[in-house]
Amino acid sequence: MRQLEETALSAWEHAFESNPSQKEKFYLTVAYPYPSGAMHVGHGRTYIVPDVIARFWRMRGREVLYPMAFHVTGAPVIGISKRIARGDEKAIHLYRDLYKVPPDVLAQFVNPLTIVRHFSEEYRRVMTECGLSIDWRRRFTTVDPQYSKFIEWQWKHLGEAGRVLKGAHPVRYCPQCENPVGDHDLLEGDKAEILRFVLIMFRWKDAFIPTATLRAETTHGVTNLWVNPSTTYVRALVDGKPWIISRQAAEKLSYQDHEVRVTEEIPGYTLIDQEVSHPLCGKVPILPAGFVDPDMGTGMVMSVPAHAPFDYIALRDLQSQGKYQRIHPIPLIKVPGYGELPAKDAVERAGIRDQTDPRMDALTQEVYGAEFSQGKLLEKYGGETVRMARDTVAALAMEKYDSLVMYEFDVQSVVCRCGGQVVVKILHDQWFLQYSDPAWKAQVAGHLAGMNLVPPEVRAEFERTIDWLKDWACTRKVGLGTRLPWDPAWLIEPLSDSTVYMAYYTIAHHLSQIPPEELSPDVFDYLFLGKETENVVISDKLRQMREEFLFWYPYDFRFSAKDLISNHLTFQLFHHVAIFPPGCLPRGMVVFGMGLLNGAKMSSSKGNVFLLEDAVREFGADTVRMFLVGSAEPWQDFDWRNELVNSTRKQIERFWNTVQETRAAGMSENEIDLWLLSRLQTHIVKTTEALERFQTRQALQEAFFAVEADLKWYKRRLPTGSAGDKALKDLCSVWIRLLAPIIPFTSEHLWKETGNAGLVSFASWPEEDRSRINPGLELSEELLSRTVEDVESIQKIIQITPSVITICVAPSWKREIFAAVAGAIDKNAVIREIMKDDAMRRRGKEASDVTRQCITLIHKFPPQLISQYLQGSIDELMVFSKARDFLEKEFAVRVNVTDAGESTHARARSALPFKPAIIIE
RNA sequence: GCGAGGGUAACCAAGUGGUCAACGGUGAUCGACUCAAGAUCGAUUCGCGCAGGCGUUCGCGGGUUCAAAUCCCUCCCCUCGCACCA
Repeated sequence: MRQLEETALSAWEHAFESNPSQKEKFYLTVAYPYPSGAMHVGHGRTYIVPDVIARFWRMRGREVLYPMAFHVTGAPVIGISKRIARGDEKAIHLYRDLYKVPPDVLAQFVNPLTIVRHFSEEYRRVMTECGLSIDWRRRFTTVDPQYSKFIEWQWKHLGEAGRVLKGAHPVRYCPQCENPVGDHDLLEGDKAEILRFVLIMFRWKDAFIPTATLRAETTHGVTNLWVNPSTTYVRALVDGKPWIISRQAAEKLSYQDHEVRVTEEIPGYTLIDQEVSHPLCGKVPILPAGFVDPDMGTGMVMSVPAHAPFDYIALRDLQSQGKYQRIHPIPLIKVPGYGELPAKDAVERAGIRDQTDPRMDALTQEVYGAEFSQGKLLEKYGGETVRMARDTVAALAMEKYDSLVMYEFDVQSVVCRCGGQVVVKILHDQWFLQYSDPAWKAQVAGHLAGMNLVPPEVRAEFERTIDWLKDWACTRKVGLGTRLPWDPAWLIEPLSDSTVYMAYYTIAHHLSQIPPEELSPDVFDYLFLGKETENVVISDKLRQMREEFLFWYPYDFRFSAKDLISNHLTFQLFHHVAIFPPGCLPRGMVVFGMGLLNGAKMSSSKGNVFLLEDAVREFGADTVRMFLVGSAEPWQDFDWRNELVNSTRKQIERFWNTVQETRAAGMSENEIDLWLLSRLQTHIVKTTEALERFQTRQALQEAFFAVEADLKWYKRRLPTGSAGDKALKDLCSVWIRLLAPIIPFTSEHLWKETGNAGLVSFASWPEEDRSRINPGLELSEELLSRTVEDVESIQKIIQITPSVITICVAPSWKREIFAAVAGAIDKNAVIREIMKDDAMRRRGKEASDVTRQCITLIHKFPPQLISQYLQGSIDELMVFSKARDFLEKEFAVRVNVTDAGESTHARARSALPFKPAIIIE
């Protein structure tokens, strides 16, 4: 097998380098990999499915371009190399034991570039081993200087078009690493969201006591503040003004654009019973509460007992001890289903005893949810819906009452991989791609409407993503990448530098030969947009590149896994419409499902992976390919299980053996040969249609299993001792080609072995030969096989050793009824119609019984079969008579064939069209 | 929570009103071949049945229809995404 693979690989070495030609083009691309680790079988499918499609269209005579490159920009490898450098057990285990990186290479991984170089080489090697028909001349990495020039050109356009804006932005930030942190950098709190709180500024003496709230509109109903008496608060000068807040809050605020200077400590208990004031609620006292967390918000809480269950119950607890009797909840929101004091209702309905009840969180959600979705402020507070009042009051407070915004996580603890506590930091001078721009969105949506999406169900998700996208922070301080042309302190973020590179592929092999300093934006303007300026001398070389770009672009299909819909796949549409003219916009996308390994999600970090290279070594490239494209359609999730893969290998072996056996086939052509070839035409059509629709699994069902099933029947029908005839040889030529896109190694070998010149990879795709389709013959065989099945099932039940089997075909009058029933629209009225006929009426009950039986029968048959039966006027008696030898061989008993009308046996009466009576005795 | 997709026999999976007890594949069981194992071939694989049939199934429950896995409603469960990250 290795031998066979190597022979094919050397024959293919430069075969798939494609250049513009007279042929129609087909350009497909896949999201390029980020080579930070070894390829597993999930990656394998991502690249093998497009390869099957590429090979298919190549055989259909298209000039196919399937390029590949490597995405090495971004931060992950930097973290990886740091972890390896510091001797992190987990990282070293992953790379040394799972990815099998040799020790000397691993030692060099302290340099991040070495990691991506190592794995991109490995990717290329393994991809080649899998038989991917990639044009490797076009390969590049995203840190190549020429590519950086391309990115600079792209961003120059985005910048000039006003798509890139500067702004401030809250991010998760690790003070220890001095860096923003993404989900994968977190030890704890990986789903933490940043919430935008409004600080309500209460006055206390000369200072502010700010409370953080998501519900600014409830300020009207504040009856008191809560302070934790056992916490030590601080007095701090925040932007020059004195605030009383928790120590943690002071620290947090310092990351959020505030200058904070702590001046003294204030024990919480000293604040109790102090009086504070706010214009919206007047003077209120400070009360003690143990539930106040100094690490949440400012460490100070405003209390709205009418609408917040926590506040209500905390107040009730205090009052039950006889304290603060003068405080009463102040209602301000009206909600259907609740009384004046929703918090009170909810607490009492749930029978809550005190504030330690575990149901309090759910209760809070319930009340907040109801108020947000259905609540309205009382008339004296403006009468607005809560949904709107929230923003109105917040705006008012910020404008007039000194309120500010404070960002905070929605979970308690967020911890960086380095162990540091993560905070919210406001980043300044951050650049944003303005995906929120409605005009830009509309442009993308408009283009999407005309795109070919596979499977069609993903359209809704794309539409929603376009709608939902907000501005995207597109620059970074850390990582590999290209610098922003007009602000070189920033690097272009790695998703943003991978949006129009499909255009780069079309001329990548030329670009790599040009010194990067010559690749000015003006040059790219000419190459990609056809814009000529005096700054560029249009050489023949440039002219040729321009033509090559125009030949290939736009791409026909982009392939990627479905988790990229909400970013990459949609981003690249935004960038295309922003930069390229209508004639160069993407035509289609194919979205993949995810991969499972033995039923569990594949994940490198959890060690649940099967390396692609190991799979190829163990099972052979063709087996891996056939399994990956055949076990599910591309957009469905697939599950890699060794036992199933093993049986795939056996299937390929069976194919191989069958082709070998045909060498013994004769040259004559019998009816069953004609049948086999007739059937084959349908399989050709169905395989072709399936591949046109990217249904690799369906294609395999037709091209492999359906053909195999025919062969089974064919061999059964051959006379004893026959090894088959000419049809087998014709079939093999077609069969090898139908399977070539899926199992190219085996096919390449067999193609040569069966005496064909040239590579099967470039052989012409089989086309259906209508003249070979013989519906009458197919119908006869169908009748025969159905009857054989019936005989077998009867034999199984009755368990006697028969001495003779008689097949009685239905008499002509029953066929008339059958035809009448089949032609009738109203199957219930047909019985009356039939009985109008004198000859039928004379048959009496038998005729009406037969009619009823025909109705049932017709419902059971495929409609196609019925229409063919009606047109073909098949001679059943003849079919069975001709097949008598076969039937006698099958059942090893004498077989009689007769017209049921001529039999006196009681069972003969049950004969129906296409369902002869069978008498076994 | 929100958005998108999905739940079919031991497993994977086809099937969107009568072709459906439900294609195909896998696994399992039996049989043939073999000294044996493997491979290969044949049969069976919801229940019942000594005549090709009948009964009950397609996440749960309800409804529409002569007829529902397929259409409608309630609920339950799974997968993906929810952003600065590949």
